[in-house]
Amino acid sequence: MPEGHIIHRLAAESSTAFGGRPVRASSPQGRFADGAALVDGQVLTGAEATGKHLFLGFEGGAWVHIHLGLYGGLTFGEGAAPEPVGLVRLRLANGDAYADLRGPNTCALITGAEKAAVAARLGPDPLRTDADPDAAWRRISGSRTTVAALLMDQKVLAGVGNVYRAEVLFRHGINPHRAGRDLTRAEWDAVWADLVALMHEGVGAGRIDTVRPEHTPEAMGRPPRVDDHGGEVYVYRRAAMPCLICGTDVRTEEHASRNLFWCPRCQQT
DNA sequence: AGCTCATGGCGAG
DNA sequence: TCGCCCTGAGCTG
Repeated sequence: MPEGHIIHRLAAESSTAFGGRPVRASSPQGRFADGAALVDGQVLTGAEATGKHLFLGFEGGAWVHIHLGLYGGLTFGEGAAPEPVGLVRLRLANGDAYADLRGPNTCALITGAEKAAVAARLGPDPLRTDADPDAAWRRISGSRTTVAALLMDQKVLAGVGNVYRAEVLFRHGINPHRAGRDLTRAEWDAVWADLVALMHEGVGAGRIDTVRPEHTPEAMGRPPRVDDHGGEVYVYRRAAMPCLICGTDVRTEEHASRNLFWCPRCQQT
């Protein structure tokens, strides 16, 4: 259940656990048996994230391209690897640590050129220092598509998912149904800067927290609450619950087959 | 045991 | 826009 912050975290964890040493690769489930066999025993030279794509590099020049999709997961453990639980597409292990990949959208062996092609069709990633926010602005300004859809489009912006979309629009008082062409340059600059900050915090915390200190239930004199997805947020999955700032019921609707959340009062325009 | 849902993305039409 | 792919958790009965 990952947005870009989790993928960047997994890249760092992969480097720490396996980088610079030979690693055993296997596919307990069997669906990646051929690919695992090709890199089995090779040195893992590095791990990289671009948007929601994870790339594991091996000494022979091959890359394992991983995309977790909606419910994939990559989990780490210490010591010798136990019997696999559930459907493990790929297991990495070196005796000191192991990692299990389950339910990915993509797990494939690719070349360096193919890796570059994947990155080339993505928009700028707020978590990468080489990101160019102007590239996103060129696709947003003048577009008749809604801001909600544009922020989720990985060709426009890489790594932002349904939670960051809902939260960043709330934090800037932007109605998700506005067209991209109605966004001002100043609004976009502020949204981008906020995504950079929020997503970096997300990498550190391993969860998405977007509520400013002055709006926490404690600060607002309201009863404490727990969001059921592991982070403190304003509107994501808070349909029909009171907005943390104005008390109006948070609204939800299906938008391009994803759940959209917003406050109709705080995000009027 | 059998739903339903999820922080994604692709290709067909 | 729709259907489909991937898996597990959290219900319901």
